[in-house]
Amino acid sequence: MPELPEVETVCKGIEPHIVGRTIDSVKVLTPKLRIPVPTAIKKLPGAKILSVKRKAKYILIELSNQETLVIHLGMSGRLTIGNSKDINYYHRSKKQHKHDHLIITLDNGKEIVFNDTRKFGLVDLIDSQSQQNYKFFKKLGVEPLEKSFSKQTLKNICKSRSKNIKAVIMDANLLVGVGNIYACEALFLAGVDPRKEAGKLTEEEITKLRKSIVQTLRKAIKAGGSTIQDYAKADGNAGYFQHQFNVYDREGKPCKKCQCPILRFKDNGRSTYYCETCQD
DNA sequence: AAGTAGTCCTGAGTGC
DNA sequence: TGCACTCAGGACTACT
Repeated sequence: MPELPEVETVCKGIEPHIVGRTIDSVKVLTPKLRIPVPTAIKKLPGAKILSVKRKAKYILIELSNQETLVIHLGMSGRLTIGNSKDINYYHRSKKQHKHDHLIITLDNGKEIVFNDTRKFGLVDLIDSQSQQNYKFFKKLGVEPLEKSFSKQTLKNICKSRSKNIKAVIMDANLLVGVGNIYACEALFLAGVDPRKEAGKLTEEEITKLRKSIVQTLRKAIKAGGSTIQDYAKADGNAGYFQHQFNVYDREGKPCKKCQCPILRFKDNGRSTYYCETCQD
């Protein structure tokens, strides 16, 4: 389940393989994902890849034809680089190929493969110049890894909000990139109760939480992105951060700080894991 | 404006 | 072994 660190890792992972290359062919295997894959995508052969960037959890592949390919991995999406000369890649099992939705072949024979079991992902093509006006970018909140994510910014986000703090930091219209896993982890690290009303956080809690969000995300990026089961690094190898969670998916297991059992409750259909003793 | 519920999808896990 | 059911989850839309 890709969150910001995973998306960042994918971008960094594919960048050296694709920047500077020219698109040879585009194969759309599944025309209907979260939104229909634009038909104009078939006109991309001949375009050169200029850069790979991340915006929130979106992957932006900027092309020489003034267009940008936008990819969101949704819940279960992967973006892998396959090499037509690599026997192991071509001998992937049928099961592994089953949810390939888009294959972009480059002039060096490498393939960018978008695979997404649950089809929550998105592939779109937008005008590079008017990116800011793209419907999915208009309402995006603050980037947690940019300087603009100051203590004051988080304070403003929380100010007079009655929703619980976890729901607030997970709201992409307020703060981007923090999904369920890292929200749980960051709140644990900050010692803040996930159920607490956002508007009632103290100065100290805001300070700690801002720091722990940044720390949690940076640590995960450094580790190459975390994984439960859906995520694989851009080169197709499984990620390796999954066993380092303090609270996520650890219901009933002892808290790593105080040994009390980790608790779980459901909030808006999302599981929230926390330690009652360490987070109050 | 802010908050909440429903929706999309498929594989894994669980209970009988 | 197999069937039926529940769950996971980002982020949208539609509703209160």
